[in-house]
Amino acid sequence: MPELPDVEYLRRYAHDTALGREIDSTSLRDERLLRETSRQLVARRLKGARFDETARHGKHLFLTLSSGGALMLHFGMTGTLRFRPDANEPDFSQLVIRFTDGSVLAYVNKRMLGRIAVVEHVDEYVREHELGPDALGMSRDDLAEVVRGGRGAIKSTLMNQSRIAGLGNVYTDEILYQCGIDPRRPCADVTDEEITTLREQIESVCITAVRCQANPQRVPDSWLLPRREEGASCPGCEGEVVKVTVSGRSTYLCAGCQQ
DNA sequence: ATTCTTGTTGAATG
DNA sequence: GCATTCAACAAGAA
Repeated sequence: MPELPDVEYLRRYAHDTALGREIDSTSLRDERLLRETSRQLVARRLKGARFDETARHGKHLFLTLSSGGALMLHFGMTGTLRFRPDANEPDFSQLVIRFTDGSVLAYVNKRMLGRIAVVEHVDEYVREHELGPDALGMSRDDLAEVVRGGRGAIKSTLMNQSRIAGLGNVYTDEILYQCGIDPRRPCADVTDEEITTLREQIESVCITAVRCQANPQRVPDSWLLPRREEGASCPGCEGEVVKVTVSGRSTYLCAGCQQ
């Protein structure tokens, strides 16, 4: 689930809970989550440091270290963070960060799809991993460049992290639903007016979702998000939600509302 | 038991 | 050479 709104929520969560505490020790359950960092480096770089800032780019979260560099967390499909004032470690904790005051921040992930790394510079990481501009805060011209540069379906282009970072399967469907655009339409068919609407809805959907704590149950009634199943009633008309496949991903839409 | 899945990657394809 | 699509990945849920 962790797309831009989820990760932004986790960023604020980490900001409000974990900043300023001295790190006593860490334990990493499974090295498969590491790519460019060794187990030893994680332990060595975190011990004795404090997290002093948080940053997010797309679906990547960065907790910057007072000693330099940052801890990068990517949540895959099932990852999340849990802060515990006591030392209780949640199930499926893949990385446990113990602070000297007895509290704990845990990176929890049931599956092994996810990434943990220690990075030297956030912008360097973003460049090396070819992440496009963050979906929040793009100008209309930036977005027009993305859409005009896309060859396939509009949904595929919006989900391409190297063009625009942060949108995943669920929120891309929501944004296109709010725009009245069929996700299967080729980028070339998207009009200038629709690009303007698209930019507004990317902002609006993401900001609203963060405000709802990225919780599907708190989202506005006018959203498709809680009705991602075949035959569900469309919140905007009398029609039914249908499921199709767009570049291999399950896609939900209302054919009546989306042209 | 089998199929499905919210993300990314590298190979295959156009 | 480039952009796009697909299978693979992991493992729980339906």
